[in-house]
Amino acid sequence: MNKRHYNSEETRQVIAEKATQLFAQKGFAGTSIADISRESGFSKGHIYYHFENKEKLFVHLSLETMRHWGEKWQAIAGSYNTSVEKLYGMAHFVMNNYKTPLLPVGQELAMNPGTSPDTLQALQGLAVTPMAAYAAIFHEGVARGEFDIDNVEETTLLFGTWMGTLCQFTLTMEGEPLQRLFQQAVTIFVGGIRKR
Amino acid sequence: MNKRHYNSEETRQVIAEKATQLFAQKGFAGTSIADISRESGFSKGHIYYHFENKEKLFVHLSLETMRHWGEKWQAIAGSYNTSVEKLYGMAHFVMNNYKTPLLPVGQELAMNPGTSPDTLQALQGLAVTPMAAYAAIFHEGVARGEFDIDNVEETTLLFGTWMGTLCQFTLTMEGEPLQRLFQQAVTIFVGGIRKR
DNA sequence: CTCAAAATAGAACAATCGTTCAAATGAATT
DNA sequence: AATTCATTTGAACGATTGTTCTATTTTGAG
Repeated sequence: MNKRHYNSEETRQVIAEKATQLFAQKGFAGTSIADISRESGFSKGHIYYHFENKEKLFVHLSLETMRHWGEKWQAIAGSYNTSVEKLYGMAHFVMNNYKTPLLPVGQELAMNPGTSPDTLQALQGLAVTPMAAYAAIFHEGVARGEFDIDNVEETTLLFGTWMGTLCQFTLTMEGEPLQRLFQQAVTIFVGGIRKR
Repeated sequence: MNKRHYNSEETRQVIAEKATQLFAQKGFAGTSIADISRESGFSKGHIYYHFENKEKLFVHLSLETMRHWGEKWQAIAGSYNTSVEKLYGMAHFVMNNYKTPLLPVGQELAMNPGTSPDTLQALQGLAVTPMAAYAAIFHEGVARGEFDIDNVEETTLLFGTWMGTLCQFTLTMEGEPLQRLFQQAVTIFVGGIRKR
C-alpha cells in the first residue's frame, strides 16, 4: 500500500514552518491567515485543508515543535560529562533550536477570553517538555554534588524563563555575540548555584 | 487662570491605565479599541478624542509609563547601602511596578511591517530607561569592589531581560511565592557576579 | 439664564479578520 | 480514455478591526 499520492505532506510542512516563524515573531493575534498564505505561497483556503482552524493550527505547531525539540535534546543529552557542561550544552541547544518563543505566544493566547477549553488545556502542557529537561539537569547536578540548590522547582522555572526570553535575541543578533550572551547567562547562573 | 475645565484629565488617566493593563496582558494586536472602551467604560469614539490612534496611544503609554517608572526608582535608589542590596531593591521595585511587560509588546509592534517610522524610533528608545537604571547599579557595584564583571553592558542586558520576563508572573502569581521568585533570581545572579 | 466650548456617545466607514465552499486542477487506478 | 479522489484555488461570507463623523450632553464663563 503506502499510497503517497502527490507530496502534500511537503506543502503541509512548508505551511507549518512558515506559520511557526510568523507566530514566534508577531504573536498569535498579530499573525493572520493571509500572512501565512503569503509567506508559504499557498492559498488561504488551502491552509484550512491541512488545519482545522487558526487555534488548532497553533496548538498543533506548538505540540509538534516541542516534541521534536525534546527528542533532539535527548539524543545529545548523554554526551556531556558534568552537569555544568550539560547546562552550557542546553543553552547552546536552545539557541540553535529556538522553539521556545512559542511559549510566550501561548501565554498570550491563554490570556484571551474566547479561547476554547481544549486549547487552554493543550497550552497548559506546553512548557512541560523543556521544563522537564531543565529540571533533570538540576536534579542530576545536585545528586552529583555540583550544585547547591534548595528549591529545584523554582530554580528550573527561573532558568527556563531566562532561556525563553534570550531566544528573542536570535531574531536580532547572530554569530559570536549571540553565543557569548547565552554562555554568559549560564556562567552567571552556574556561579549562583554552584557548590563551594 | 489655570482653567481646569471639567476633569477630563481623570478619564484620560482611566483610559491610559486600562489600556496599559490590556496591552501588557494581550499584546498590541490582541488588544482592540473595543476592549479598551469596554474596560474603561468610555465609548470607542471618545478614546480618539484623547489619543490620535492606536499606535500613538501605545507609544504614549510606553513613554509615559517608563518616565514615571524611572522617576519613582530614582526617588528610592539612594536609600540602599550596598550594590547587592540595591539589586534586591530593584527586583522588588520591578515586581511592584511592573511596566516592563510593555517592552516585549513593543518588540511585537516593531516586528510588524506597516508600523510607522516614528513609532519604530520611539520604540527603539523604550528600553533605555530601565537599562540605564540597571547599568548604574552594576557600574557602582564594580567601582565599590562588590561585583566582578568584565562586560557591564552584556550583564545589564542579561539582568534586564530576566527581570522583564519575570514580570509576566505578576499576572498569575502573587504574594510570598512571587516575592521569593524575584529574590531567588537576584540571589542567583549576584552569586554569579559577586567578587570573591 | 445664555451660550460657546469641551467632553462624550453612538452610528457608520472601509478594511481586514477567520472561515466556508464550490469549482478547478492534478495524478493515479481502472 | 475514462473515472476517481486527493489537492489547490479563489471568491465569498459575516464578524470584527481601526477610524471618522455627526449629534448630544455637560461644563464654566459672562
